[in-house]
This record gives sequence, C-alpha cells and structure tokens, in this order.
Amino acid sequence: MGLKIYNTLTRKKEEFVPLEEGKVRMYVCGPTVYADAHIGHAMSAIIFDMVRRYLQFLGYQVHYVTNFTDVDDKIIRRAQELGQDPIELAQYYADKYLQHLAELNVLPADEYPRVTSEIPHIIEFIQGLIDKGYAYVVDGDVYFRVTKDPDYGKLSGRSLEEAISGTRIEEDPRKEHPGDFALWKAAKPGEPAWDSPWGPGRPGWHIECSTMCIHHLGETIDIHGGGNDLIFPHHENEIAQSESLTGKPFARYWMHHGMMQLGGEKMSKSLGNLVTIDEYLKHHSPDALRLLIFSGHYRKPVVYTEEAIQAAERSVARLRGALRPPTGDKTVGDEADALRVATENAREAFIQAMDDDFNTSSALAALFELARAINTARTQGVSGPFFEAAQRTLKELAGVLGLTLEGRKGEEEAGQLAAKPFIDLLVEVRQELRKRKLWDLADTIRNRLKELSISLEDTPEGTVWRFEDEA
RNA sequence: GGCGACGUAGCCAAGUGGUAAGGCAGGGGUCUGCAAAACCCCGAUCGCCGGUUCGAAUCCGGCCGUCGCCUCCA
Repeated sequence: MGLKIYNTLTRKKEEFVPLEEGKVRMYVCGPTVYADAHIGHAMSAIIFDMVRRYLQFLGYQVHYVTNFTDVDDKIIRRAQELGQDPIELAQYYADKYLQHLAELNVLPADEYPRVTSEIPHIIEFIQGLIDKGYAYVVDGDVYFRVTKDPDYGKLSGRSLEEAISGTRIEEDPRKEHPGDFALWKAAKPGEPAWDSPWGPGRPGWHIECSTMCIHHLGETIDIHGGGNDLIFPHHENEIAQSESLTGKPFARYWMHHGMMQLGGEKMSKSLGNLVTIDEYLKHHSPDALRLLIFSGHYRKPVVYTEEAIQAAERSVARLRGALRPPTGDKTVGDEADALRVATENAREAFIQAMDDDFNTSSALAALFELARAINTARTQGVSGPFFEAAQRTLKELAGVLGLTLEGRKGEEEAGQLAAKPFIDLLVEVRQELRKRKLWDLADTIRNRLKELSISLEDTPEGTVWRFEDEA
C-alpha cells in the first residue's frame, strides 16, 4: 500500500517516493501580503499543514518551507495609497498572518523566506538564465524566453500557442514572444529597488519562488504545493525557469487544492467576496474551519456559508464529546473488547483513507465511527486501559488533521474561571430545588444559564455543567 | 473561444465496475421530573439521454448545469 499523491504534472495518483529516504522536502506558495488574509488563504495553509502532519505521522522528517511575497505591484500601490513604506506594510501583514496561522493551529514552517531576503540569490539566478540564453535584457527589464524551453506548458497542459491565443496578455513590442514573462522589472520612480547588473529594479513574481525553493531545499524537491489558481502561469513559469537553469526536475509531486468559494465564486481579494481570518476567528473555532475543509477533498472547491460552518461546529462538538470521561468501572469484558477492536479498525481505516491522496472526508468518517464506539462503551460502563486507548487514538488521529478537540482558550477562559465558583453555587442550589421537586425554579436556572452559554446536564451521577465551547 | 474539474438523500460529502461511508438537519424510540448529552431505528439508485457489459453512480458518447484557469490571485 503506502501513500499515493495526485500529481498535477502527470494527472495521476502516484505512489509517493521521496528523493531521499525518510525525508521530505516541501515548498508551499504563500500569500502576497498587502491586506488582511482571508479564510481561503487559511484553507491553503491548513491543507498543506495536514499533508505535512500526515507525512510526519508516517515517520518522514519533513523540511517545510513557505514564502511571503513582500514586494509586488499591489503592495506598492496599496502602500502609496496609505502613504506608507511598502516593505513595512508587507512586514505588518506578514506578521499578522503568522499570528493567525498559529491561532489556527497551523504548525510553523521551518523557514519563511521573503523576496526582500533573497535578492542576491534572485539576481544570481537571473544571471544564470541570461548566461545560458534563456533570458534577455530590454531597457533594464529581464524576460524569460519561453520559446527556448521545449516543454513549456507541461504542467498546465497547454501549448505555447494555446497559452497565448485568446488571452488578454498585452502585446509588448519589446518582448520577443507574447508568452515571455518578466524575471526582473526596472524600477519606476518611487518604487523600492535593488541594484542589479541590469540597473535598479525588483524581481518579477515567479522568480522568487524558484529561487527560494532551490536555495532552501535544493534543485529538486519532493512536493511543491499551492492553490490550483497558481498552476498557470505561476507554477508553469517556475518550472520553466528552474529546470532551464539546473537541467533537473524541479519538483517531483505537484499538489494543487481547490478554491474556497463564497457566494458562488472564488473567494478573492480582487472580487471582495471574502471573510478575513480575523472576522472568522471572532465567531468560530479553528477546529470548525478544519472540519469544513476536510469534509470534502482538498482538490475540490469548498463552499463557505454560515450554515455550513455552524454544522461543522456541531460536528466538532460531537468528536469532542467522545473525549468526556468514562462513567463506569468495567475494565474488561465483551464491551471493552469491542471498543479495542473499534479502535484498531478506526486507525486502520484512517490510514487507508489518508494514504489515498489524503482522503480526509473518509478519514473523518473513521473518527466519527470511533467516537460512536467510545460513547457506546461509556454508556455500557467501560473504563480503564481500553477506554483510555480509544480516546488517545481519537485525539491522536484528529491531531493528524490538526484538530485540537479543545474548547476555546485565552481571555475568555480567564473570565470563565472567575465565574466557576458562582456557577457551582447555582448548580448546588438547583440540586436542592430539584430534590424538593421545585421544577419551575430548577428549570429557570438551567434556562438562564443556557442563555449565558452554560449548559447543564442531569446525569445519574449528578449534574454536570460546561461552557458550551468545551467538551 | 481554448484547457480542466465537478453534478450522489433537505444540506455538506466519501465511494469510480458487483446492488450506496460519514456529518448536519428532520422523524420515531430508550434514558430523564422535563430537558440535555448519549445510544437505537427511519431516508437517496447516484443531473438528463443513449451506449458498452452478465452487471454501472462507477466505462464511452451526447446534452444540460455549476465552478476554476487562460490577467493579479491560496
């Protein structure tokens, strides 16, 4: 068996074999930082976080690099509008994005290169292409010569003619071929610029990723990922540049995920149909976003709606609920045995699903089945090692998907802690009311607490209460 | 116009040749003073039409619909 990954380059699922045994070199294209990131960006980070976590779960040592584009036309324009320094603006949004990723439980990358930190390498890269005849200089700009690259178009599956016919590429008489793309852009007045052999300027978009990738991970990497909107021209051009320079395959597996949609269209900054991560986190949990994303396949689009995220929130609550403590004391017997078997089955089903090109939807089904088995066992009075093992497995496998199965933390919790003795007191009083069969008053307390997001459950062992975000 | 993906119960969604996972919502039941939580039971023949096959949601062709890329984009 083993892991299979769908490779955009070959349009097939392929068995995953890394370049170097036990190690994976992985690069994911990060955002251009000129505004608040939205949950489509979060989705990209979350999907590759899951890929990375699963590879680590399988025992691979993963070297994970993702970048920030911190110099480009949009950043410059936005900075000019705001009267700010473009590099500082980019820095601000990059920092904010990193903080959001942490809140979303995305593991930090090993490196976060940026355009501004790679300029010398980029210049060297471009010079290498010029020396080999793959690039040419015009008025301080440098362009890649697509006609010199025989397999240009192999990733996106379009020929050079197709790539340009019917497109809206502006004819630029200075370019040899309309498909030629900029490696280096001569600086206009007031723009950030670096000295280069071709005059002051800044890198084009595609060159940065190629350079960072090769610089930090080597000439051939295992996995190169991004949204499917990057296939053309971005990744196509990355391949062209990189392979023309090194003569070696650039990436062995190209992974592309589908887009997050809002209102029937791709969520995007240019369309303005977006939910920022900031906004999302004010109302919903990180786990719910993961559940929404992973309930479908990563290569398909995800439609974001308020209803969908609330359904996901309830699904997460179900998984969390399975982590509640046992209530009985049966440590052995048929019931305990059944739970042991269910645990083993869940692990197996989870791995089988994930091995099949990260079929998270199917993997989640295995988690829900395990949750049910745990709940059944709890009702039957099972506890002890098998119960603990089942819960540990649920947490572990959920963790591979980056789900924490924990309630909210931080400021809210501080306030909640302070309220605890008072809630205990109310619950105690209500118990007394129930003993005296004063149901009206007892129910009033329960209802009023419910309005404050505190739910009460009367069990045979007594009343338990919890803040609604917790298990 | 070119390239590509998708269309499965009320909603989300796996499954891609042998008679349909899972989640949310809904209905019924067990439990409960009533609830809640949990558990049990109930639901689809897979966009439409035609073809291949002993057999298709699953392969082929056509049609309809949705989305993505072809321009900055996760």
